[in-house]
This record gives sequence, C-alpha cells and structure tokens, in this order.
Amino acid sequence: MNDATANSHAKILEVAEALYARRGFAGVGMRELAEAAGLGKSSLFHHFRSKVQLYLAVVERVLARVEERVQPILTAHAPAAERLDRWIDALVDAFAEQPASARLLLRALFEEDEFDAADWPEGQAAERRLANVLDGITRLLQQGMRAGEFRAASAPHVVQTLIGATIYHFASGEIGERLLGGPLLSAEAVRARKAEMKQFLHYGLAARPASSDEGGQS
Amino acid sequence: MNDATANSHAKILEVAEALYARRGFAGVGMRELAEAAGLGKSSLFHHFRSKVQLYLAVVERVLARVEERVQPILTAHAPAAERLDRWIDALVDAFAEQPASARLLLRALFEEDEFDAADWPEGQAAERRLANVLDGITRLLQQGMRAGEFRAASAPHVVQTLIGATIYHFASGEIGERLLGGPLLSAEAVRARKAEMKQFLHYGLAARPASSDEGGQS
DNA sequence: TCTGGCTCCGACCGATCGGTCGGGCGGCAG
DNA sequence: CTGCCGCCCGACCGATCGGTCGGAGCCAGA
Repeated sequence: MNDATANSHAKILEVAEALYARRGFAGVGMRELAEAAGLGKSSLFHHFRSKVQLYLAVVERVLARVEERVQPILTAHAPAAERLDRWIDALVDAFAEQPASARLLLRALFEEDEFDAADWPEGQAAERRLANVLDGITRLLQQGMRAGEFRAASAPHVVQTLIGATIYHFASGEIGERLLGGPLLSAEAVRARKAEMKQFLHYGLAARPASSDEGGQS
Repeated sequence: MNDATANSHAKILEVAEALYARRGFAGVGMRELAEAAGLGKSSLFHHFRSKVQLYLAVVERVLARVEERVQPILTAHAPAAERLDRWIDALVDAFAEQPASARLLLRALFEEDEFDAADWPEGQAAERRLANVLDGITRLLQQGMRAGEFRAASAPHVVQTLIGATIYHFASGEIGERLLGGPLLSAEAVRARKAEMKQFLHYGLAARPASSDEGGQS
C-alpha cells in the first residue's frame, strides 16, 4: 500500500465519518460520498467492498480512537475510583476533540439493526472494539466493588448514565447549546463537564445507600 | 373525518413511529411502511402529503405526548425544586411507557439537517413543541435560581445532562442492558432511574461547590 | 520497449426510491 | 336509483440507489 493509496483510503474514511455523522448510514449515498472525497464512485468500491463495509470501517475507526484513549487507563496502578476518574477524563477528551465522533457513535449504537445479520461477514471488528470498551469498564466497576470503593447496587446504573450523558452532550450540537445557553466545546465547557461527571460519579458510587427514602436511619 | 379514516391515520402514525424509531427517516421507505400498515402505498399519500410531512407528524405526536405529560407541572403551586422533581418523574414515565418514543426522539434531535430547509413549509409544529418543552424547563430553572433554590452557575448544565441521560437510557436498548446487566423497563428499573436522577439533581443544583473529596469522614 | 499491477474512471445494470394518476368501490344525500 | 365524495388501489414515472465491468493512465522491474 503506497502513499497515494493510503491517502485516498484515509480521505475516504475522513469524509465518510463526517457525512455519516450528519445524516446516518441510510442517508448518505456512495455518489455523494465519492464526490465529497474527490473520487469517482467506482473508486470507493476499490477501497471498500461495499457500503456496509465502508460504514463499519468508519465506525471501527471511531471506536479504535476511543479505545486507544481509554483502555490503557484500566491497567494503571491506582485505586479503582481514581482510574474511573481518569477514564472519564479520557472519554470526554476523546469526544471533545472530535465531536463528529460522538454523533456517529450515537447513531451507530442505535443502527445495529439497520443492516443486521445481512452481508457483514466478519465486520465484527467494530463490535469487538465496543465489547472491549464495555467489558473494560465493567471489570473496573467490579474491581471497585470488590475493593469496597463503590456501592455495588448502583454502579452499572451510574456508569451507564455517565456514558450516555457524555455521548449525548457532545453529540447534541445546537440543540444542546440552546438549552445550555453557551458553547459545548470551549476548553472551559470541557473542564466543567469533566468536573460535573466526576461529582456525579463520586456521589452516585461512593455515597451511603441513600436508596430514596428508607435507609437505616437509626 | 369518519372512523375508518381516523383509524387508518392513527394506524399509519403508529406503524411509522415504530419503524422510524428502529431505522431512522432515511432508512424506511414508503412501500415498507404501507405494507406494515396494511395499506397500498398510494393511500399513504392520501393521508400525508409527502414522506417528510408524515415523518414530522410522527415526531410531533411524540413530542405532544411528552409535552402533555410534562408541561402542566410547570405551573403547579410548589417550590421550583419540587416541580423539577415532578418534571423528571413525568419525563421518565413518558419514555418508560413508550420506549420507542425515546429512540425516535433521540434520532430526530440529530436528524434536523437530514432534510433541512427543504420541502417542509410549515412543519414547525414539531419544532414549536420542542421549543415549548425546552423553554418551559429553562423558565423553571430561572425561577429556581431567582428564588435561591438552585445554584445559578450550573443549572442548565445539570438539566441538559439530565435530559440527555434519560433519553439515552431509554433508547439504549440491548446495549444499555448489556452494560447494566438487567432490564431497562421493569417497574423497579424505572423507580431506580427516577431516584438516581433526583439525587443527581439535588446534588448538582443545590449542594455546596463540593470540591470532590473532602467530606466529613473522620 | 514491453509488461504486470496498481489506482482510478465513465458507462451501465437491475432494483428501489418518493410521488402521481386514473379509476374502482362503498356509503350517503337527493 | 342516481350522483357525489372520501378512501383506497395497481400501474406507472423519472431519479437515484448500491454495485459491476472494461479499460485508461501510470509507475516499476525486465
């Protein structure tokens, strides 16, 4: 694979990521995509066997970037609670730097059955990456619960909310800014988001049972 | 409009909501939709002028259901903090009862430019509903801040996270259940979610700056 | 200079897209 | 019974869909 090939390949992925993030898999045609990449439509099929393969490659690339940021933290030498803090930092950073990723990922998570079972012979690469990330954070939670750092009952709940809120936040675009009354991506906003997430984390994971209203009020 | 017409109309909207929620606007064709509704394709165009109009009608119906649940609470006689609690309850209930709504709404929020500016002459009904809901919660926040019930700086942030996390949660389907290790929609899960959201709310809006980790632990 | 292998392209394929058209059918007012 | 009107349909339209094919241009090794 020489430079020209690699360049076209990368250019296609780049352009495709932007377009798929904006209008989704079904909403973007190969013609439009080719034109945006400065190629003929046939050339796309030289680099990727089919539209589905191209889309999966795009999703996989996004997940790979996230994984690369987030996964090394899991094995660090530190208490689970601190690793979880850093994990959140990394996740927020990853999305803040490339907000299109958040949109694409949000769509992709809900498009599973947009072409399910079909073609897609061994496109599991993307799925494997997603499973890696989810399994990683799940294991981290279990470690924290075993070590008594987290409240067992609500840990998955809290992290689920955390991930959802983060992805949603950076994907929300103008709607989010309208409610927020300010920019989503300024350095300050990113810092504020990290702080908010960590507060939520510590509150949700470490606080006393606090299950609504019964509690051991002796 | 006699009964038969009304029935077809409603049936179409119902079927369309389910399909659009699963595969998005561009992913569902009028043929498929007609077949699912038990009609000929031409008949769809008798009830709705175009595909875009049908889609907007579906989105508007979803937003109307949410608005209907959520809006009356704003004018109740109660402290802002309590109204916000009830607002969250209503939002969670609305999505929990019809989880397809959450998916559709999540997609719709990010599909604005899927057909932007185009056809769509006066389809603002959906947009108006959305603006109503967002303005309503924004006003409630302002009331709470003026009354000193909320911390002014972070209120919009917190509510943005709240809405995002709630929609994401109920839209997340199997991916969410995988991370959670259990069902999303059981009565217990819904209760737990409400509790979690309210905790987050009170912590985020009312607590002291709460710089992470000091705490009274002697 | 010839040759094999790449990257790329224009032209073309059958299928499907959103949308239109003319008419069939049934109930209801006259 | 007749005429009209609202609901529905099959057949059809041009445009676009994802994908294929044969070859043009180019560079490397002989």
